[in-house]
Amino acid sequence: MPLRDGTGPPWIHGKLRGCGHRLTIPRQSILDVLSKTSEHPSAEEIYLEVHRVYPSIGLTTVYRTLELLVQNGLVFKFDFGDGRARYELTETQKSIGHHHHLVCTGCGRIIDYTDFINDEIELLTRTEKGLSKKYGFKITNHLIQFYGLCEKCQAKK
Amino acid sequence: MPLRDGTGPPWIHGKLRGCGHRLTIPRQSILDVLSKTSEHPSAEEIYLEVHRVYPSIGLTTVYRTLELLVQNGLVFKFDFGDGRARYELTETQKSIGHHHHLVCTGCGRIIDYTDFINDEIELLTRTEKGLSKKYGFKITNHLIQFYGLCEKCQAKK
DNA sequence: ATATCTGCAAAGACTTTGCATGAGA
DNA sequence: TCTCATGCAAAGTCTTTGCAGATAT
Repeated sequence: MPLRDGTGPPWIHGKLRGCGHRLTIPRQSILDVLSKTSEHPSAEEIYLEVHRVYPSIGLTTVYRTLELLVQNGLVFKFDFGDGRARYELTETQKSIGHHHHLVCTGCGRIIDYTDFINDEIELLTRTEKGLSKKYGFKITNHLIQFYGLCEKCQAKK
Repeated sequence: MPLRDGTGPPWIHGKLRGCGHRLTIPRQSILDVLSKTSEHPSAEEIYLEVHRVYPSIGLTTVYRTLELLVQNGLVFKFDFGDGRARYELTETQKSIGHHHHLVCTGCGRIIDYTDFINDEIELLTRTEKGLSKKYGFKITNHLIQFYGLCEKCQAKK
């Protein structure tokens, strides 16, 4: 099987290899899909995309790879309330840095926003520090999501 | 079947009735369980608890009731990453008002914290306003969670 | 009285596991 | 070479649905 044309995310390679994991075609391919989308694909959506290029790659491998990537901090796993997990690279070329999600509870549309992020970061940093001290937690991550109805869904009602 | 001894959450009744829903024993019983716990029980945990008092109440009804309560804003539904939904009354006698969650990714322990809430609320209000204006969303809810390792799980490593 | 609610059983949806084969370093 | 990774099929878990009988108002 030929390697893809080098458009994948090279910064990943070392990260995986460094943890003693092999860099296989399925893994590269899955990372490739993730690095090229601005959506928040589910395991099955990733599978379908990967499958178009390498039909031999199975859904199981996608699940296993995503789990691996999450464990190694390369990918975030989200729950937007539609019954399936959704995934996103932790580092994206496009939106370098932090963003949070705005979820429409009507149609499931998800908007990444980076507005107000600076204020949020500032507060989060402070809160993390405080929580660490008070509860003895070593905080590794946080999640902020807003829920509501997008314009279209408001109109429908 | 006798009604429970009046220790349930009477403030709920009107809310449900007002929306045209009947106030049945299973519903009261489920609300009762929710109002008496400070945990974040899953559907099955609620079922087990309810089942001890009314063995005839089934798991299906618990799911259906929880869905109803979530739809009517009486209950929040959370995902803490352990593969099952967890539920919490929106109004609790004990912790009146807002709180967020601190989740241990090692053992799944969840801590409700109310520290720093004032700052958070202030920021959230501002952010909600801004997001509404920019994206046309009618924001109804938000979610903030911190993830990390609790002291015990840090020690294990 | 009657529209709503419930319980059971079965199905559905997403995800994980077992095991033999195949592939990276 | 030899451990790690993969694919398939099957199983596992949580949740939803269909339908006949029961219940609240």
